[in-house]
Amino acid sequence: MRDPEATRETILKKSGVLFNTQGYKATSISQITDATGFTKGAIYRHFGSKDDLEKETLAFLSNILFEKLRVIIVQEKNAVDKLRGIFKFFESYISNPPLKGGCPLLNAAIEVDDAHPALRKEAVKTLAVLKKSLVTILQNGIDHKQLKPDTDVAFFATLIIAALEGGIMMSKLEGNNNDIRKMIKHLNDQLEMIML
Amino acid sequence: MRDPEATRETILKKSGVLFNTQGYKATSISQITDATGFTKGAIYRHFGSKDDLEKETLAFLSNILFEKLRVIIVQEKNAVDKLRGIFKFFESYISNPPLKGGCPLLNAAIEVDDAHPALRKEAVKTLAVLKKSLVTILQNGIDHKQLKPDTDVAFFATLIIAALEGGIMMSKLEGNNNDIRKMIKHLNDQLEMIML
DNA sequence: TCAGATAGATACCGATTGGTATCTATAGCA
DNA sequence: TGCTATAGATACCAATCGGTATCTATCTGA
Repeated sequence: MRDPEATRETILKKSGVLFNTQGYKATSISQITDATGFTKGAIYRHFGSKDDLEKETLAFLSNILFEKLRVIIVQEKNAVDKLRGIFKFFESYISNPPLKGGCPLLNAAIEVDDAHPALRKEAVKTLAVLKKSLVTILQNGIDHKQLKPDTDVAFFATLIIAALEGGIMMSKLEGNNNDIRKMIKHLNDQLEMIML
Repeated sequence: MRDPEATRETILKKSGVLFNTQGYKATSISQITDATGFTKGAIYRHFGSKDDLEKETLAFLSNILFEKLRVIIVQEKNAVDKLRGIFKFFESYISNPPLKGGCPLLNAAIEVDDAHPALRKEAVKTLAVLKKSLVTILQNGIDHKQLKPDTDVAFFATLIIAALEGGIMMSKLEGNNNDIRKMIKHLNDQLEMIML
């Protein structure tokens, strides 16, 4: 009944919840052993160090979200609907969180400083991937005559991320959906303005 | 040469840097004793517990920023210039941070969960004060015929905070001013649109 | 079937955690 | 000047930290 692959995934899943809710440095290995039912021996067999586990967990969490986003992006036909779908997805962040603890990118970005180079690098990478995905969708929208050709795609991608992350922060702190909803409405309004 | 008031302030100042850069839970009392030169005895004389110190430090940091904002708000004559001044102030957050470690509200908001009720309450309070200040400026702008009377002040206040905090998060992670600048430009553009 | 490899448990390490009891030295007041 | 209150230092506490060495049990391939 031993399944190392499943063990690894269990550790990543449970660590994901703990790191994403309590913070990376504030979560101890013992909490992870309690949550998983595995011992330190098991954890340190699969991961070289706590830093290593933190980094891999962030990648794991990011991947979950990117997968969910990918489903939305693929199922919507045009750039405008893809973007609207992405906006809508983020509304669930408070009422029905896809991940406990909110956005892993936001959480990691705030926690990392110069003392956490590995985690920082992973967070920078995640942000870059997210930005690039949005830029690609926007550029496709321009290429397919759905969006105005003079649209500043880099700016719009930044606006989307900043508005959503800022909205998530506020809504999560206040414990209601009001602020994230306002930001999603704003993004939809801004999208209207660059539509052809 | 004993000055308990100064000791208290030294502890708050040094704790402020450590909490705001490394996080609250990730900062130990020993780091604070090292940074201040005082011993645990001194710290626990002035603060009941680490939780208490965390809460008081967040209030201390927020106060520093509100003081700086107040200067800007007072010296500018009308609502539009007050808002422009506030936007500009936030650009310094990355290149010349008024506080090491970025925005204390953002940092605390991300770190708190149900396990940190005291710190959470203080963060909620800070966000409420910030929101109210912006709403007041916007409403004054309407009353003095500088802003359109149908302006949604609550929405605009939320937009300002979310855009700035989101921009700070991105710029701090990427290590440059590009994203926060984009958000400030967006806010100035949006401000143009509600001006009379 | 059995040997080697590996997954995971156990037991331990020194260092550090938040916190406290106690002691000393200084400050302000009579 | 001397008494008292208090600021701050010292020394300690049990618990926990991240990490590792070792051992056992299970799995896999010959």
